[in-house]
Formats: sequence, C-alpha cells, structure tokens
Amino acid sequence: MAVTIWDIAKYLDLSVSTVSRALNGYNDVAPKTRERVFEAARELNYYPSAAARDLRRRHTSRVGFSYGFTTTDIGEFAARLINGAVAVAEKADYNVMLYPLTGNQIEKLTRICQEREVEGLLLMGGEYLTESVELLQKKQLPFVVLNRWFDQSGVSFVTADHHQATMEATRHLIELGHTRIAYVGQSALGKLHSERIASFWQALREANLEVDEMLVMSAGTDLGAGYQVMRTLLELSNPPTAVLAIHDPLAIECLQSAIDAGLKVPDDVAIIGSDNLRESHTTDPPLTTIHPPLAEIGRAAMEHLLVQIKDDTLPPIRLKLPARLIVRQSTIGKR
Amino acid sequence: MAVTIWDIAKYLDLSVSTVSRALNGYNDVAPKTRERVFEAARELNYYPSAAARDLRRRHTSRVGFSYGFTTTDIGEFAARLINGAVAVAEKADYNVMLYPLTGNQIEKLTRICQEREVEGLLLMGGEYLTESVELLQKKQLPFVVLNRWFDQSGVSFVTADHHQATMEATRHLIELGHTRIAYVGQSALGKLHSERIASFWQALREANLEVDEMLVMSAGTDLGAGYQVMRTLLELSNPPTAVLAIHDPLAIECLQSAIDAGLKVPDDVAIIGSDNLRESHTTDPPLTTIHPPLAEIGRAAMEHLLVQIKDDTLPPIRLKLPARLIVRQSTIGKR
DNA sequence: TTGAAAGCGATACCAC
DNA sequence: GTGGTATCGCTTTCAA
Repeated sequence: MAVTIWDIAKYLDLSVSTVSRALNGYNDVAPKTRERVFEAARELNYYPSAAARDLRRRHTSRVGFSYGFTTTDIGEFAARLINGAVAVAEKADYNVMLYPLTGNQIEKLTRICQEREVEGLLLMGGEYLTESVELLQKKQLPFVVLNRWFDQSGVSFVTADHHQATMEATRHLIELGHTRIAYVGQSALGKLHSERIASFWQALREANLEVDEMLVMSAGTDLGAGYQVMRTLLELSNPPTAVLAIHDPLAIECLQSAIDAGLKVPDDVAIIGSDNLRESHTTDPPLTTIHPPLAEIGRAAMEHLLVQIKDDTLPPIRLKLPARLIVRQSTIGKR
Repeated sequence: MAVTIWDIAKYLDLSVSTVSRALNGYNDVAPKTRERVFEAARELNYYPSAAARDLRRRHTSRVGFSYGFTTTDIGEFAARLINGAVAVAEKADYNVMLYPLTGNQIEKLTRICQEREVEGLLLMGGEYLTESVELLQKKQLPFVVLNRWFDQSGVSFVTADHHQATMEATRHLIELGHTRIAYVGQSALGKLHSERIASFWQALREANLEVDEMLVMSAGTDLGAGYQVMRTLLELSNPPTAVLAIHDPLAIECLQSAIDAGLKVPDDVAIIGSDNLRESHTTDPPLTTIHPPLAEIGRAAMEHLLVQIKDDTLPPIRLKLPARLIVRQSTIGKR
C-alpha cells in the first residue's frame, strides 16, 4: 500500500489537515511542525497520490501533445517539436502525454477535453484542424497550434515563417539564374501545401518570371511518389532546371530520380528541400534546405501554453519564427 | 462545469449507482435503462473524470515511457521505439506519458512510482539502469527494459540481438577479406559498449584473426568525435581496412573522415554502422548497417507491459529479437 | 496554530 | 434491477 498523509499524521500525532497544509507550504503552520512533517514525509517516502490531488484541486500537472497528419508516427520533425516542448514542461513540473490522432479525431479530442486528464494541448497537424480548434475553443481547453498559421484571431499558434522561407528559397534559385523552377508539394498536407505554392508563385512574379502551372506537382504520400513526380517533370518537353520540394524526404527522392536519369546536381538541375532533417546533410550532394527552428517552436508553444493555463484571460499568442535557408551543394555545387 | 454522473442521474431520474453500473457494462441493469443511460451520456456529452475514476479504481489507464541516456532528446532511435509502443497502448486504450530522465533519475522514478500516475513503465537507457531496475522491483511497478539484456532473472526486457548482429557484421567484413578491422564505440553507452566489443572480438577469434586492442576506440559524445577517432585510426602505422561503428551517426563521421583523408570507401576502407537510421540510406556510398527492429521492440515491450499490468504473477519476458545486417555500398561497393 | 469535517466525481458493496 | 452510502486520498473552509 502506498503511504498517505494519514500515515504521516498518525506517525507525528497530527491531523491530516495540518500535514497537508505543511506540505503545501501554507504559512499558518508552525515552522517546527512544518520541519517535522517534511522530515517524516522523506522518511516514509511519501509522495501525494496524483489522482487524489488532481480530483480535489480540479486540475492536473499534465499537458498533451497531439499529433498525426499523414501519419501518426513520430519522425524527426515531430521529435524536434516534442523535445523543445518537453524540456519546457519538465522545468515547470508538467508531464507530457502523447495523443496520437487516429480514428475519429474529433471524438478523441472531445474525450480529452471532458476527461480533464490534461490542462492543455499542443496541436500538431491533424486532418480536421479547423474543427479541432473550434472544439477546443468551445470546451475552453487551452491549446496552441504548432506549425500552422491561423487567420482567425483567438487562436494561439507558433509556426515557422514558411512564407518568407519559401520566398527566400525561390529567390535563391532565381539568383542562380534559374527561370524554370518546379514545385513538388504534397496535397495531403492541405493548407500548408497551397500556401507554399502561393509563396512560391509570388516570388516568381516578383522576379517577373513566367508562372507555369505545369511545374507545380503534388506527390502522394507513398514511398517513391517523389521519385515518380521528378521523372515526370524531367520528361517534359521543357523540363525545369530547379526543384523546390515541400520537405526533405521528397527532395531526396527527386535528387535520386535526377541522378538516375543521368543528370548532374546542381549543374543540370538544382534541388531544395525543407526541414533540415539529418538525412539532408548526408546526401550526395548535400541538400540545400529550409531550416525551421522546430525545437524553438516547441519551446515557445509550451511556454505560452503554460502561461495560458495559469491565466486564461491572456491574449492568444501568434508567433512566427524565422526559418533560414541552409545553402548546400545541391544548389551551388562544389566550391 | 463538466458534466458528471449526477447530471445523468438527475436527467433520467435514476441513482448514480445505476448510472455508473450501466456505463461500466455491468449486467445487473435492465437493458432498457442501460440504453437510456448511454443515450443521455451521449446527449449530455458525458465522459468520466479521469482523476475521480483513477482515485476510486486505484489505477489509471496510463503508462510511462522513460528515456534519456547520453541525451534526453528523442531522436529517430527513440522515436521508432515510441511509435511501436504508442500504437499498442492506443489499441488497449492506454495513454503514454513521456518521462525524460534528467536530474536525479532515481528520485524521479521514485516519485513516478509513488504518485501512481502510471501503471507501468517502459525504460529506455538511463544512466542508473541497475539502480532504477532495483527501485522499480521494490516498488512493484511493472516495467520492461528496452534494448538492454539483463542477466538477473525477474527483469523483463525486449532487445535486439546485438551480439548476433555484431558478430554477423564482423563476419561480413572478414568474408570480404578484411583482417584489420577497427571498432569505434562510445564508452558513454556503458554496458552496450563493452558487450559489443566482446562480440566483435569473439567474431575475430572465431576466424582466427589477431585481436588488436589498438583498433578498438571510444568516441566522445560531442559532434565530430567520430571524425577525429577515424583520423587517428587512419594515421596508425598499420591502419585498419574496415571499421565497425556502434551507431550510424558515428559511422557517418568515420565515412566523412575517410573521404576527407582521400580514401575510397569501400575500396580503401569499409564501414558499417548500426540502427539503420534514415541518414544511413543517403550517404555516399550508402552505409551498410545493422537494422534493429525498433518499432517491433516497442510493440512487444508494450504488449508485455500491459499483460503484466493485468496480471503481475506472470513471469517476466526476456525477448531478444533478431537484428539483420543491411548490406549497402559502404562495404561491398557498386555492383 | 491546529483539528474536524465537507467534498472533489467516481465505483462498489449491501440492502431492498 | 435499483438505490443508498461508504470510500478512494487529498485540499480547504470553518471553528476552536
């Protein structure tokens, strides 16, 4: 049996209320008593029952991290967000629960809200983000959306500046003299997909380059989809000389496809990925990529979530952290 | 305010006990009543309070994943374990809490045990594994150790067969004609480190090859340590023609170091890594590596943990899953 | 400064 | 089948 405050009370011949107050740092308990209680607690190896404390206090010391978009597997991308978030939660004595969003996501979120197992939620991806956000707002569960920009006010989010980063990447290619640039996205990524295409086109237009819709492709989520898309692009009568991919794994498939087609990268075709995953370092040539500060995003989001949990009257946070372009040899070649 | 069983009881003019029993699927409640209760629950959007349920039932539906060895950051290695574990927990309606093991690990584990916030623990790494295991046994918290072999009986673990895999990798090199093979480990990995060296030596001895202790190195945990170690090895008067590294990032540093030293891989020096991380696919040449079935390990461990939680009289599981060698061009060159 | 007692929201035992 | 009620372990008034 676990030791309870009753045990301490009996042990010291005190009442449970005094013990509780001592333990919780109230100042209406004699310093000497307080000492004895703490000592007894240590001696008896007492730790409060989470369930009892939570029930009585009507709140927990847990926050949730919900995730799952095209997959509910944690990859390097999600892991970096989680690491940042966990580090901050840890310091504030909060524990993080993992909520993979499989099955009926809305029902799942409803349950999470009503069970009051967590005080707040970090929301990454999820196919029904709009509905999810509405639900959480209605249920008044504090939450911060990760990696998505939200126009409607009242929603907290922390994201990388994808618009700026995509523009920068596109301009980088334009400056290198490319005029036919392809975009390889993934429509399964929803808004992210369309938004980035918009940024891509904007950069082209600002440089007075022709926008060729034939050069915007969407790859499926299955392995090798990017490889096929790249092959299609290269078979065009007027193929692109540069490709911007929505994430590194896709970019790497494009790279492989180009090389297998007998092309030299970046001489024949330049390639840019996104997210600066570890695998982007080791390709041949190393991949130029957009680096979103994911751990930082996770940290900032968790920081704000904890603040919001403590004071729900605070205004929502709308944070867009700069993403930088990491230029490697897949665009500029060997020096 | 959240809706409670009292609300349902009042709404249906029933007692809370009946409502509770209906909800929990007892069969001593009239089918019709049961129907009405479920309908009302759905209508009122009722979900039981996790804290109240946990307190009364004296158990939760949570399990913990504790991690942190040389770092408390989740990388691809840990993520793959987590993904397997979470998938199984999910199906059994268990939620997973993340417990990064920073600071005083033993105290942290003690708290976890006493707070009864989770029913069981998956244990990955941690510097004080022996002490941790002792503690958990004493506290009777079900747990399964990941990725470590435990000699003492009574401890459940699921691991990859590192011994077999290291032997296989070594033999692979021997079959290719290598006689001077180096091992690049990381002493910060503790037992893992020494065990693998033992397996490595055993394979050498079985092939009647000389065991040269000069060829066994330990790299630090800082970035670039592997690079330096490889350089040292290559500067030996009688340098190795093959290197076995304890994990892919280290192997990749060795690879880079060899290439920078003007050597051809695998012609001048062959390299093998471990863990089959994504980055091992994309190096040039692609890295031969040991593939431990990490998701499978996570799954098996969680499956056993849940079983053990239900019935603590069951014998511990001692599972060693085969790891296979994935042969790529860093050892066999282009075909 | 301390103790008695109510109550958080469930579950489960015991009558009826 | 159903209802009353003790109880889980803790926090928090309210009196003393």
